[in-house]
Amino acid sequence: MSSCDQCVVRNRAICAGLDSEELQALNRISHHQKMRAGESLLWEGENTLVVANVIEGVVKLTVSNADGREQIVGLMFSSDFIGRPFGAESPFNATAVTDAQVCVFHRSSFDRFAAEHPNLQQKLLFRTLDELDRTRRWMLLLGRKSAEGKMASFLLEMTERLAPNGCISFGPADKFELPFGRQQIADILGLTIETVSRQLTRMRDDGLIDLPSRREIQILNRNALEDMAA
Amino acid sequence: MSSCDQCVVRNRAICAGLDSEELQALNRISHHQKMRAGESLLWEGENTLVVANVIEGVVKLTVSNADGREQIVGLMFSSDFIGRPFGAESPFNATAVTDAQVCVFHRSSFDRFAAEHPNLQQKLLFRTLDELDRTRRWMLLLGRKSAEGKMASFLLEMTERLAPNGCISFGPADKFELPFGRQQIADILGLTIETVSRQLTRMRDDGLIDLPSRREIQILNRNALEDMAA
DNA sequence: CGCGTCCTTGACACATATCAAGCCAAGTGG
DNA sequence: CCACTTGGCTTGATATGTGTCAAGGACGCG
Repeated sequence: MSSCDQCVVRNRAICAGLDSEELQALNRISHHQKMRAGESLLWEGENTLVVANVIEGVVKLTVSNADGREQIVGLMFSSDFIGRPFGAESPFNATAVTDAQVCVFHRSSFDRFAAEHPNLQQKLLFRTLDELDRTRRWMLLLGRKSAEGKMASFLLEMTERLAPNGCISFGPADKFELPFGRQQIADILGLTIETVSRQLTRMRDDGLIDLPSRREIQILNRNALEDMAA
Repeated sequence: MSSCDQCVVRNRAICAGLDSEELQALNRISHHQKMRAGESLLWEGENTLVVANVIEGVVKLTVSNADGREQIVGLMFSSDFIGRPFGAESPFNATAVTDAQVCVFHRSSFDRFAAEHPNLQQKLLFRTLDELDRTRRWMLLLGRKSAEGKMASFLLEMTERLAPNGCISFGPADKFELPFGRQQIADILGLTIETVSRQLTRMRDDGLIDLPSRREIQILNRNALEDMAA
């Protein structure tokens, strides 16, 4: 049984700033859960039974077309909040991209708890507003950028979100390991796997990046990438 | 000087459900304002000085690329809430698409008021969650649908959001007047104006819709459109 | 070593952008 | 009342970026 006191995301997740009494109450309705890469926590259109904090690993939120094509609509990292409180039907799938660990709450209990704790509700509001901002910036990318611009934007965003050990404070890292395969990058950018592959190799040939292995990226010319991202 | 009591969106906007004391306090920090089509209320990257409720008309939220291409990231109708509370920098432009009337709050006053009224904050949270859902569904459209699918989805969404007199309860209307020109439809769907025009004329030639005038749309075969929207 | 999975590369097709003209409706001024 | 202008829309010809289909290569794992 895990206690919130020892939780590694204690000071960054929505739990931050709650007093110890509130924290105990939250602790009672939560439990930690491991997820293997590929496992899902929520399904599009199904009843949302749980909400959760990501403790470790990466979780993707996706929606699908009738013909099975998938679009990733959100990426959740350590300390991010997953799920749709105050609404029965989940608008997306939530699936682990890497092995992951999450802190799960029954939704109805969580909703009740949140309704009674304005403090927590405010944190939830701030997070939702931030997520909405990020999502809208992504719309510009999907609607108006070329494949090249999409790739460049993606790489730059990853340098920020994947700083070593999930710690933001070190600033962007020029070398990092992607938690995604090529197909998932394609699903994030609204491209095909082939286009993603071609863009990456072209960037390598042009000396903008290096690809030490399938999953590793090294930024060699950040300025040029920023120009491409436009 | 307008009073909240007589406001037409009184029961649908975030003000709904506030007690009369709260309403009076809100009334003191708000004022109604007319906007001509094309006028802006917020500018991307600038300080957010105000937030607002839309009373009448349509307001678009946009972000722009370095090269000036524009993407519409949100459409706000009667009773919708505009602006970014709790954050200094506006992530988008807010511009009237039609002549419009809005109920404006100074942001700092509004933030303070909201922080002290969990009731209002909860309404804000619900709205933000709904808007995030809508935005994510739009990402699927931008990333994974063809021009044809985008147009069909757009028309269907408009039949819902533009029911006569802004009243949702009558259900979708098969005939409606668009508040947008062709270029703005293109900016919503991530297409060019020519592609929008061609898709519309093709739908007309195929008997799916009628175009009595530039701004009017009549749905003739809703099922076929739903299939195209996939 | 062999198998499977993921990735890369190539040839080609096709949807959509781009460039360019012309059309239509509404407004303006003679 | 009729030319003339104007702005938004449509239509056509062509270019191009990205998707599609197909094959081959690299890496990891039993």
